[in-house]
Amino acid sequence: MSDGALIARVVPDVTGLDKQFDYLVPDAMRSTVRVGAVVRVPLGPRKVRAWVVELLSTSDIETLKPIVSWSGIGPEPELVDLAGWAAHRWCGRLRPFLLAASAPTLVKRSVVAPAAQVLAPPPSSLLPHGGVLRIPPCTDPLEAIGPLLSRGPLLVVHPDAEFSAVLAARLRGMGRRVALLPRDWAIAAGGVDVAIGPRSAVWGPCAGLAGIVVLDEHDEALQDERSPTWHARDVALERARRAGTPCWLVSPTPTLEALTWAQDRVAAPSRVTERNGWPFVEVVDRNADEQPTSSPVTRALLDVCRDPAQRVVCVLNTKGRSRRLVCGSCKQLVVCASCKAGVAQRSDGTLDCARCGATRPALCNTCGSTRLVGVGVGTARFRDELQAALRRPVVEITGDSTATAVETAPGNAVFIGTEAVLHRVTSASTVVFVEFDDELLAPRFRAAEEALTLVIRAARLVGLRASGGRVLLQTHMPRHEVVLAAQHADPSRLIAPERERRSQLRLPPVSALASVTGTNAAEWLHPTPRELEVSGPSQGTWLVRAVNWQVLGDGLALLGAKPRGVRVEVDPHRV
DNA sequence: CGGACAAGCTGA
DNA sequence: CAGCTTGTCCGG
Repeated sequence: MSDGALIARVVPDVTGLDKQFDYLVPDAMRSTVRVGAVVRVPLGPRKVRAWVVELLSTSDIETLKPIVSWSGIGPEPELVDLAGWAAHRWCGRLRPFLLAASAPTLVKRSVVAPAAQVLAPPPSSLLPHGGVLRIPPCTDPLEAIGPLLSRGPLLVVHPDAEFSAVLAARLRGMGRRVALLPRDWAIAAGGVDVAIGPRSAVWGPCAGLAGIVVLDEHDEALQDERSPTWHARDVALERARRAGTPCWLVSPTPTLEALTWAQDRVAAPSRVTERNGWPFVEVVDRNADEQPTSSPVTRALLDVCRDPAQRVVCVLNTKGRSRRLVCGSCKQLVVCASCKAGVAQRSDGTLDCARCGATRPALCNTCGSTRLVGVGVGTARFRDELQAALRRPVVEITGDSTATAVETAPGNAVFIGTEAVLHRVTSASTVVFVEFDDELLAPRFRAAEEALTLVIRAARLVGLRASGGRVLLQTHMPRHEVVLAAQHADPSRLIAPERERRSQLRLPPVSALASVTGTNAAEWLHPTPRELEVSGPSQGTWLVRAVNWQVLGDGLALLGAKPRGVRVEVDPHRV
């Protein structure tokens, strides 16, 4: 090897190939082949795209092939490092992260946007070192982040791509230099006031980064559902930490993860301001029914639907109805004694908790009666029942209904559907959660947060209480903290009980969790490093727990490369 | 991943 | 034993 040879370690852009290769950097490419650069390299019989992840002056192998060509600029070296951190954190490969951090099409050089004439807003003293910003659901997010713009280039992440585009256009209208990611990757790399985009934008370039904002931090769309299941919030926090810039997490109902990170750096509106930023939430206490199994078509529901001035949307989750048991004597809902999730009755009569796995005899929690009644109806029966009681049309919107199904429906129609209906219908004055208990009792450990997220989605559809926005929650558990939080427009009511629940069950953010599935899962997990605690399998899934993410990542790394039949989901959504 | 090559199966 | 499928390994 000649003295002074430059060697590039690269990650090929090839699915399923989790290896790095060394190549010689031809002298003519020394100025362009930098860490992060996109190059073409010979790999076996073919030539493939690859990212340079490291530059070395020596390599063990004497027979290196040279890089074929430089293709374009890629992520900054700091983002290549961040990709390495994320691959470790979510037990995944480097490629998906490098892909997210790269331009959608080849970029030869960054574009410098012309300076804009803007009046800088007064510097904000709001959470100068970052933190959690709680804002009511019907508040304009730009109002919240506007004051932060004076600090310099901001990277803004929103769970929804379409909404990001709307925010980008509005910021442009306010005279800001804006890059909408991933489309304007080259412009963001050149320097703008705001680089904004969906989940993947957290990997986007932002020259002179002065802060990161994550909007709607509670939204599960911020987490990739495919493996590696990275979460934009956590990437934002780590990126900001490494860059030494503040990070703000904005949400009407910040997650426990966000609050745990922020500690005392939480800004919440006054009680009055927060209340005014919510619709009116009415709780329909179904314990007042004569019969525990009586129809979900309640008096209150009919009253709303019979008011011709109301544009009504009914949400009914058809799934999970077997998990709802009501005591035949005292009419109380039967729930898991240890974790308060809904329970299902097995054929042998015992009660199973799908969330924490506890099993117990079929007895009412409250009065000890053995007479338990399963309740719940599907959308079809509900539709028929509601239609029979109403003079106006009842239109069911299903997962595969098209947008025209909503548009062509009669103007006075009552819409019903699963939670997807909240995305399909564009305007409503009242949203009714017909079986809100289905949400509260869902066998997922984030069920409570997710139930409140649904109310927030509904809140944004119906609007402020001052303009007539209304949400109806039909429940057997009117004292449940989610119900109370919604009713009082005070999501903070959820925090203490939720933290207590997570703590008791040792679920995130109290611990770090991963699920492992696949035919070779058991083999891969054995022998288990002492810092990992493995439980299961339950329905073919092993749960791996550690005290924190660092320890979990290190522990999983000790198990070595994942063989074919092993799938790891770090911070799994369903547990 | 995709090609190379080896080992196993089939039909005449 | 050619011709084809299936599996495993390797690439710098």
